[in-house]
Amino acid sequence: MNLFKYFQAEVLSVIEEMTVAGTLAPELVTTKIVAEPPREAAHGDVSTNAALVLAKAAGQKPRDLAERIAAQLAENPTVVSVEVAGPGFINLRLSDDFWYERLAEILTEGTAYGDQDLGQAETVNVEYVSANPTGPMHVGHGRGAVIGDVLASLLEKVGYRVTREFYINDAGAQVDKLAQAAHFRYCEALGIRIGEDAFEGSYPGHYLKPVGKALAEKYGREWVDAAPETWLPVFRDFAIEAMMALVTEDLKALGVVFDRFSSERALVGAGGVQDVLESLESKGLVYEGILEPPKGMLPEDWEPRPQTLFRSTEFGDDVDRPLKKSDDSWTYFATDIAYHLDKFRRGFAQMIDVWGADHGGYVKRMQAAVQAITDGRGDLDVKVCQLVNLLEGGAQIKMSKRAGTFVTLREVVDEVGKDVVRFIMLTRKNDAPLDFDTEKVREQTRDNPVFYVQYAHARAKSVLRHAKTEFPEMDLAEAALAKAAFVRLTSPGELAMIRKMGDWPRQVETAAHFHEPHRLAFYLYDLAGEFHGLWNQGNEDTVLRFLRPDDLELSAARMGLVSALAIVIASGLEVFGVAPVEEMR
RNA sequence: GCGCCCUUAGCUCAGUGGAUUAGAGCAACGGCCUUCUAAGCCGUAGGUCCCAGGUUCGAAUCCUGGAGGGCGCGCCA
Repeated sequence: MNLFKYFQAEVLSVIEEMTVAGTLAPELVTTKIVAEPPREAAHGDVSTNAALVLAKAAGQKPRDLAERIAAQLAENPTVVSVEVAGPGFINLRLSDDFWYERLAEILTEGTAYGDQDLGQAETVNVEYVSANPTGPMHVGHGRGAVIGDVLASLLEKVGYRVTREFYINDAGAQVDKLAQAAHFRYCEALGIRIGEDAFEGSYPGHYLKPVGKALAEKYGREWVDAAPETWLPVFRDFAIEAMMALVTEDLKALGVVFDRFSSERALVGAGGVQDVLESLESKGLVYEGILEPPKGMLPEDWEPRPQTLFRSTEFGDDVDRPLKKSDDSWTYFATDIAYHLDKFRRGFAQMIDVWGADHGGYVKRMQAAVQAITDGRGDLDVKVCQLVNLLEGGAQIKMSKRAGTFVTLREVVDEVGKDVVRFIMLTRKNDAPLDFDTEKVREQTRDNPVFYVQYAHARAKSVLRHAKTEFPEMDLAEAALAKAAFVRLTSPGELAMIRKMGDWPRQVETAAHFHEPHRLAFYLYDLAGEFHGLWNQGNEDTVLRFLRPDDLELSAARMGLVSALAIVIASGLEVFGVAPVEEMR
């Protein structure tokens, strides 16, 4: 249960009762009333701002109103004390029994603890990575991949039906350049000398060499002297397929898999863009016009020219946006509108796109387009990911494609492991730059959050293994531990950790609501710290050790606590797609 | 020039649909190993929440203006 949501409901029902009884003005706005953990633990377990929110409209002094609400809340059997503090906060303290029940709840539910039904089986489409299929993934792609994948898992945890989708940008000029580069490598494989200069403005990476070789084996010299327009489609399709195989393999190594791949080329071929243009035209949102050049940075070859424009300014964008290039082909924007309409028609009113930082300026127009094509029924949230700075021992790794010092995602994953990459990618807000130090993530110190959280889980498992030898008669099954004598858990540290674990469902809800999985990384780090602290209290005072050879009942209760800790961490890591470890090596 | 994002302790960062005394780690300083793993733990010190106004009973959080940094700005995706 999300206990804060429960108490919010309790507060609202008290207010409802007071309204019915005529002791509170009717029709007050209660939407801003919250129940949350107070910043200071000394203030209690649950705090509500109800009196502060209502006071003015109710025509009462905040503290007076707080006293009246507090008196009602005190009736709740789980509430042991209520006090009005500060300007009119109501602070509740809950009974130890309530917290012991949370422990039993965790042990009973296992890693499903924290699951909720906010989504009520509504569908959500999460689109991420969506790169040009022109080469290997870099570390920045990895960040978007992890954020998208984990966001999808998080939404599933709170009851949404999620589709993980990859949009293949296989139309346009970039894949033609890819085909050109593949043709060079093909000629090269046939013994024709190609200078590296030939790849200028194209794809010089060596990863196309096997593609050229495969093409040479398949076609022999058939396409060497043929006109480009004859071999281009053949080489393009072949290279795209090879690159997508590369990309999906890189992503699989990172533990990222998709439910669906959508091809831009297929969408255009099926007339999807023409459809969406007609749809926008019928709404009067398309016109031929001339855009002003951007002020302060006139492109060199700027010349005013009439274009087919979408009235995105009607939906909050800054200028109207072109749908066609001068050669009459679609802009990327036009096909992307068609793609989002396709998603909407497939049943996704809620869409989330994960983009790189360089697409930040594109958000408004896409949201405008989604409003237009769905008549306001669709919703698009865009998570823009800032850059990843790859470091080694504090020094920036200089990367250059030309110099061949480019570090790929796959290299990093192979070097430090997918679990480490996944976790690190979640240790910053998506819109803040992220430092990824390949040396630091292998350190086994508190400085390294991956280690620190994993170590807490391993430590818990270690204690449970010791319990098995220390108390052969103890039933360590979670169902059995759920019935342990938790009343024996009385130290402040133990109770603090139970409270922290009790906050997990709320953390999950908040992270899901704001589409911010990084919040869970910080929570897990905090919880791990709480546990490491508790562990060490046993070093200073043997009475506080988890295992007390002379006290089976107390030891069993503490095994329940330790087991619950392992469950909550595992529950979080499960969302992250990171395997919890049994021991550190 | 315009748009979006960012600015919180010496450093790296949490926290912002307003609310009780602004948090964590690192670094600094002082403690803790015959032990369930000291790969760690405890404590001390450290802040004009970029600046200036405004809204409010109350602002790191909302609004306006400004400063500094990042990304982007018709026919790349």
